[in-house]
Amino acid sequence: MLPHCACRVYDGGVEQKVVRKILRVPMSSRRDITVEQHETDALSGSHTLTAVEALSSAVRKRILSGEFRPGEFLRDAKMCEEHSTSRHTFRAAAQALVNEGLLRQIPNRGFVLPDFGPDDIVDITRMRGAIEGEAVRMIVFTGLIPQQALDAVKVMRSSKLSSDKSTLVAADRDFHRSIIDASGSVRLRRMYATLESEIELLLVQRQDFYSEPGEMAEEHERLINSLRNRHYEKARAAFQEHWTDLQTKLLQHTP
Amino acid sequence: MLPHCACRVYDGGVEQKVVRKILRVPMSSRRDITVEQHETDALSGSHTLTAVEALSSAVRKRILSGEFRPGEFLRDAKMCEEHSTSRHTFRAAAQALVNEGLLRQIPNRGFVLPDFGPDDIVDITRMRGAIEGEAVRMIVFTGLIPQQALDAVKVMRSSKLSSDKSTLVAADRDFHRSIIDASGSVRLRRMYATLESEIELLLVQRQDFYSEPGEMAEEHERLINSLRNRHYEKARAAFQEHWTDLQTKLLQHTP
DNA sequence: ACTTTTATAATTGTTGTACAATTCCGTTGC
DNA sequence: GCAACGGAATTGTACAACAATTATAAAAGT
Repeated sequence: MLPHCACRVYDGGVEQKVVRKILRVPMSSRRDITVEQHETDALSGSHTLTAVEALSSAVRKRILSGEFRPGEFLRDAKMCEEHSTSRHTFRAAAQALVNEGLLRQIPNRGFVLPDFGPDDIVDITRMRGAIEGEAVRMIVFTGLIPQQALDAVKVMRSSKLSSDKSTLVAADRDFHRSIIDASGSVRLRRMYATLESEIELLLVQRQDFYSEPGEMAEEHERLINSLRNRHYEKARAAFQEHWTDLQTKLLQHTP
Repeated sequence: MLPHCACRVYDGGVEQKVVRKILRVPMSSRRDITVEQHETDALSGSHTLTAVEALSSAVRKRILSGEFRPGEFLRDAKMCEEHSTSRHTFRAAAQALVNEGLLRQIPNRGFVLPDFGPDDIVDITRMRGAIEGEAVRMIVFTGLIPQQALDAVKVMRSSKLSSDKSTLVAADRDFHRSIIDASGSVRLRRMYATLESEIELLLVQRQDFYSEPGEMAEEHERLINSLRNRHYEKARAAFQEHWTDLQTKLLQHTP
């Protein structure tokens, strides 16, 4: 094991007095500021990374890269060594991923990669309908189409068939995430985040198939148009079809 | 600090060989059985309690009893002493409660009771509409009204005004929880669980007001009837009114 | 040969302790 | 009054140890 300080993850830890200077804020009121600040960015996450947060991000990446097979256990001895952290930190990080749906915890057996069955695919799609459907309702109500969604479609449209698949994956993710963000609901966003993770893991486990760029762009343009028309039932139906399409594809790819 | 063994929470830990005998299962296939079993009851929670689970339950109770004020910090030194556990265990338990919405974690400041503002009340209500609305859709579709919901209404109906308030609170909770359960979606249930916690905490923080039993029974009977008619839009509207009523009451009680 | 028992090893869950980093809080100085 | 300083309190992390459970493999029984 490395010496004490080499393991530390803290890097940009700003000292208190410096912060005080930067913010130009009197001593007395500083406490309230930090509280408020942290309460707001509890989800936007702009504070200096905790070791647990850094680790859970790292493990999340490994999981979503498809490094582990469904049903595989994440042995904490191995994990701790690979990320050079303590077991407690790993367990905290893993627990966070459990709440995200990327891991399951089995008492006395450890953390294991979920093995999604057809039921899960249906369940996730249904859940997505409830969550994203609410966001769609809000957008239809306000009439404000998020710029990021339009940008994502542009990316799809300008992508060649030969272009990197990850670009398309990211565009699709950005599109739907912007729909959720537009709802302005922190809880909607939080809940969708877990769904998004699960869906991404599903795609990875199921060989990450994706439609051809042109088709994909067309499909999402249709969704945008359904939002523009500001008719909730129709918009909802359009999105529903989109979700169900994915569900069908996923179910067909079931081993 | 108490001696080692006095702190242990393990109590009903069944020995492996005994289990094997009870289940009458050959050695070779046992592994698969436990895995499946745990995968299914990951949410129903029928395994022997972990120290972390026991602790988080205990702390959840304390929080929902209104013992702590909004904005109050749960100092881990105090908590560990009061529950005679290690700091690691407390932190794991607290993190679980963070994911449930009953606590917030502020880096380097600890775990704090959330202080819900009007925005949160609106957000929670909206979220509830999305989640419970989906369950309502499913019930309308299948036409199966959960027995527990009917039982809960009976309890409300037979309650006197003088009866214990907690009975009514429980009945209301059971009613809505059974609606969710009837959807048969594990994810819907998991997400509703956090909402339920937040709502319960809100009610506690806002003095736990509740309607008069008769009125409450009537209101829920109306909901049941809307489900019986099997018209989604109307049922959804009925439930929406119910949720909005609560929202209004909560907003009025804002300090 | 197949299952059951037994013993042993590997892994998880929990605790205690130590320490670095950060935040809190009272004091001093201006 | 407000800013800067310094010690005390608190959190975050690491390391080590051990109890409890599970996994694995060898021995025994049928």
